[in-house]
Amino acid sequence: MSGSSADSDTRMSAAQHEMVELFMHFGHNLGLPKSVGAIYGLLYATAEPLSLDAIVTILQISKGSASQGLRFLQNLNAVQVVYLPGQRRDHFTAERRLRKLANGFLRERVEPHLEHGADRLDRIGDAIDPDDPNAVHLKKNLERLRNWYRKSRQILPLVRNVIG
Amino acid sequence: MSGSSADSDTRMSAAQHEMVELFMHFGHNLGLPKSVGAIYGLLYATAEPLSLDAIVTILQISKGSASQGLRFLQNLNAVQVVYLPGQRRDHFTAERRLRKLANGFLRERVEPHLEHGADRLDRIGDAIDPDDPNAVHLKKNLERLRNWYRKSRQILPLVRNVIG
DNA sequence: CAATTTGTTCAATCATTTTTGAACAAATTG
DNA sequence: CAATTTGTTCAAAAATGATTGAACAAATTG
Repeated sequence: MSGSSADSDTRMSAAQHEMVELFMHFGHNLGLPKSVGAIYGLLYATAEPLSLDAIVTILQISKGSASQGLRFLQNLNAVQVVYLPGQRRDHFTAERRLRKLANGFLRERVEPHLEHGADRLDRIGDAIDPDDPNAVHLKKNLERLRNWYRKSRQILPLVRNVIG
Repeated sequence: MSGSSADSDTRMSAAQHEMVELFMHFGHNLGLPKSVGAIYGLLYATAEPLSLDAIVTILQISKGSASQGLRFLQNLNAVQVVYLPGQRRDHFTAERRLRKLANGFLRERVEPHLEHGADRLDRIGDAIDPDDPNAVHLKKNLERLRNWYRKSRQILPLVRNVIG
């Protein structure tokens, strides 16, 4: 009813397939589930927004996976909902601007860990027993770690600058 | 025979324990197995080089895990072997210079994926069917992806510069 | 060179994470 | 408002990835 050629709604072209695999592998690198990479890859390689149902059919994954994966991608600002007039279903499209994508990723997946790490460093400091013969060594290397955190924080704006 | 206090060979101090956990979590972020983070954390928090056997005893992990984890860390240049005179066993010590660590990580875990990704992009280009109505869209976005790769390559030297 | 120590390998096991799918709730339609 | 469509949730199943430990090889010792 909606597609132009017979099965443009149910099958990927070879190039789309390659894109799906590219993003699956890339996502896997970053510790994301395969389904998330696949969904993003498909949307990236498709001009028109796709419904959840189309994604399920084309990628042959379960509705549950698709639903969770899409939510995840929306939280990252990697996918947007497009409301098509007269269409009941939500449709989804990939955010293709690297700046937006990287920002989402840094905000959701990198910064929280940096925060958390800084807290942990404080906890280590508190846990050093002054009587421990190792105390001097521990203090010195804790300082060194704080330095690492300082540097990783410096890198963030730099990255934003290059990709902006 | 070698330790000074009763069980300095078999137990961690509270601070050491916190360090182990810090690196376990951090490593997990980067997609490394827990055991790898734990080993590095222990070595980081310990002034003297430790033998494989000491690591097994203190962390309570299997010899196999320790052996594999140490090899992995050596490949990353995150751990070095120290040959102690008169000691038969290998002893291991943590590389604590961020520059060396980050270089190892970039070289072993980041750059190969970038290479591989570039190859994939070429494959996608080859897979685009000129008759596909989507071809224009695919070509445009493939170009965009090449741009991403270009930018991520720019980031590497920048990172090296900040941490150097 | 036999006995012992040390470290590696890898198949089997265990733990964690992801995916599935059926039950459900919410929204929409006629 | 009953029927249908759409999307979410979550317990169970499947898949993936890490760890174990026993068998092995290499090196060292007396």
